[in-house]
Amino acid sequence: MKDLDPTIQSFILHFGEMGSRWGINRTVGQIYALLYVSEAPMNAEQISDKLSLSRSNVSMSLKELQSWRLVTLQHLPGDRKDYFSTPEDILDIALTLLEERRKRELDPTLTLLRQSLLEEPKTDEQKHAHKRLQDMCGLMEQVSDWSDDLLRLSRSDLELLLRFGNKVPRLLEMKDKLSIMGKKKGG
Amino acid sequence: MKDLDPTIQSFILHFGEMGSRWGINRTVGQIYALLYVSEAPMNAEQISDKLSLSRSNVSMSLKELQSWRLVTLQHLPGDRKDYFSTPEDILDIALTLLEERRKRELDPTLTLLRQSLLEEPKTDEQKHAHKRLQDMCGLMEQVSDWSDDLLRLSRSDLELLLRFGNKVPRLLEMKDKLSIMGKKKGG
DNA sequence: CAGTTATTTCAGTAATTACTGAAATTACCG
DNA sequence: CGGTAATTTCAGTAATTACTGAAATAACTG
Repeated sequence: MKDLDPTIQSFILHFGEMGSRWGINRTVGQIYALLYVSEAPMNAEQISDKLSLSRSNVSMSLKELQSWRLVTLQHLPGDRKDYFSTPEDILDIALTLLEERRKRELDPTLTLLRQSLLEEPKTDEQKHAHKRLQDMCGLMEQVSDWSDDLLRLSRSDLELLLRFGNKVPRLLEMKDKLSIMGKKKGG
Repeated sequence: MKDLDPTIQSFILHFGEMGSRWGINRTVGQIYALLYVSEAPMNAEQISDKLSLSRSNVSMSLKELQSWRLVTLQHLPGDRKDYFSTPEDILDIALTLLEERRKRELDPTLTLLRQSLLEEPKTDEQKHAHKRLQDMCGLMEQVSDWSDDLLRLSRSDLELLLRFGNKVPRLLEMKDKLSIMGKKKGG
């Protein structure tokens, strides 16, 4: 890891270590962190140089980051190399992460649950399991719908919602008094 | 995997496969799935028998699930073995998951970011990185605060909030008209 | 279209993580 | 206490995942 400011270096190392908890590997995490703090876009050679990784490893990791839509590719005038950077806006990044994680961590299970629930439970064991799967499916659908809504929100609404924080419960209290929304289930 | 209903079996296998995406391993995922659909609590021997896992592997995996607070230990009258089950309420489970994931996936990074931000940026490179870390830290704090609030919500408010789903944006629109909350930043 | 530069693929290897059986420990019981 | 039943630990091994260098492919250039 060459010529890196100590603070930046520890940030990169941290992302590498956290990678496994976030479902990416060390290299992918480090590359992301490097691109995230870098002012200018970087090409694969620069990355493999800075982080002392093989060129091929960098290539594969960048592919992985692209599959997460966490980095963008661009070209610099008069240069044939691919240059990579991360989106500017941290909210964009967070939403992308939300969407991708839902796609990878929630959707496959939701699909399986829906399919399993088509089976008619016969024995007591099956009936109990069926109920449990229903519970899980119901909650996952609500979470999934919620994240859909979040992803559709305008930038300003999103910022508002985030800033609200702990005031959301109070908003809920208002609901009764105002009955702006009907009594139907959301979804 | 003995004597298991095909639907239950595919649910268990699915959880095993998803495990790696969720930050747990196959065995841990399978054990959780088995306990989740089982009506009665199970002891380690029963689990290792059902899933064809070594007794020691089951022991370690149950420890892992306990560290996530996703299973509860209990004793049956006249039986010295430990029996395990999952909480009944799927919302409880989801909140536990939220809390534990925040603890493991967010908190360590937040700590590092806060510490890094104490450093005074000197060079241009440092200044840019500093700003990026600030952005990330700010968003993570908001997300962290949000999840705090969620965890503190009463059961009924939580159910309401979940059911709301896509109506949250509409709630936000109300805000201006009603100006119940002041103009200060939340947090 | 031959030469050059950049990227990707992939087989082999390194590193890490998961799993097992045996031994140690703990907890209970008379 | 000594004996038994249960759980945990841990060293060794298996399985998986990550990484590398070499070769293949693709993309441009004159």
